[in-house]
Amino acid sequence: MTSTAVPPQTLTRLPVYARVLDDLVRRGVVTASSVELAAAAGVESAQLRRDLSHLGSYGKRGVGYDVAELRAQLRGALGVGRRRGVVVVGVGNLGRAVASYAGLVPRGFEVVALVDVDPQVVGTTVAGVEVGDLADLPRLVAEREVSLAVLTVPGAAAQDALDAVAASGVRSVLSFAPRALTVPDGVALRSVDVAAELQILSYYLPPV
Amino acid sequence: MTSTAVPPQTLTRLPVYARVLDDLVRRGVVTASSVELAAAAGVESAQLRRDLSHLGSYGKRGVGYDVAELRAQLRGALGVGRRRGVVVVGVGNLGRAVASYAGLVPRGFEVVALVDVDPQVVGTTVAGVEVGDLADLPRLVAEREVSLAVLTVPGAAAQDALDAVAASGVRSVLSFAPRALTVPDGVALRSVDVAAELQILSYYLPPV
DNA sequence: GCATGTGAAACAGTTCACAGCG
DNA sequence: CGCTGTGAACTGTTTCACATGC
Repeated sequence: MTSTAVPPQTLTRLPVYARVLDDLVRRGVVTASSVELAAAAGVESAQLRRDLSHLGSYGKRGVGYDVAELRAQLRGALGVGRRRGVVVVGVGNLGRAVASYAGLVPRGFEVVALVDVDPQVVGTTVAGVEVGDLADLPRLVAEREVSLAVLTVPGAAAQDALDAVAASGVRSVLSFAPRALTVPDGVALRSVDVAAELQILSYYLPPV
Repeated sequence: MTSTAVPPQTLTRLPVYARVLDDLVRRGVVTASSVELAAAAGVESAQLRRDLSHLGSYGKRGVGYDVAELRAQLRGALGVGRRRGVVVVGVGNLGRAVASYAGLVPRGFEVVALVDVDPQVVGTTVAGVEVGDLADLPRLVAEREVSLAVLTVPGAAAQDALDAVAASGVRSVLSFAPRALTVPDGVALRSVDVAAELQILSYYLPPV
């Protein structure tokens, strides 16, 4: 299949494959079969082949995949290589941790703006970036070419924060707030809820 | 249906429903229909009814669900109410943020132990808890009745950390490390990868 | 009368297994 | 000959639509 839309569940696995290929490149591996790639990624080989087929990707029959070429295709699909400006909204403990997270830079993400509403926090510098006021978001987004937002605000502030980033032109948002959010038109939202993850794990723990 | 195993995808929505019911209780609402609950949770009403049916949950036909009763059932399934001790493995920025995260306590999670390998960090106090050495994990887990672990270690250390927490008796683990991990027998693992989430969002951004 | 709970239908995702190509 | 790419079978999930019972 050629590159029509990638199914959602496949999409969540592409970054995993990309990471595996980064490793292989680092180790000088030139070619890898679907069985080898799948083992490193923790999935079935048939699933990996099916996933890659959605990208219109080409391996060589009898040989496997060219590591460098496949890596390039995945990076292309995920927009790695293009610089992606990120704004962190909400500079509490979690916001600081995200702003300081070293794992973003190698994947092309750069935290170029931080905003908060607390006057005690606005004006301070975190991870080399001065914290701006939430009201300045539209200007910061435009000036610094922000394309993604990370919401690390309290739950009660999350909907307003989402509306604000959407209004300022950001179309991709990752929220850490424990809230169901109404998503403005044209915005892609993903949510991570740490307490919810722990509750899901709790389900498997012995009761009482 | 009565309480057989809850399907995985249903399970991920139960904490959302639990949150919605918390809100309704706070606002003094006594009864709610599947349409109302589903709207607040951001899902379809049929899906919510199907999900709840897996719990063997009982609403009243023609009326809806008793908010307090349904909340109690969900809390029971997710183990809320039972105190859950959590150990945070890796006391960097993210580990500190998790340890200080106020959203855990209302859901019954208590960070009772922190461990790291860095001698500069071991012995310091974070969020009111003294940081222990990774080598002390088995003792800390036993003494403080830890049932869940959160891994906030660098990717390269994640597999060792997972093996260590599993060996110390923890059976439920939430990892923030950007790595595919081999899961020891009997352990439930969930993973959150912030950079991967941003990459998934990047897929939807305009290219080049 | 009205909203639940659930068969049945529709849809989506995964795995099997092999034809076909390098 | 070995491995990809993919039809076909299968498994799981969501949605429909309505009989049932409060």
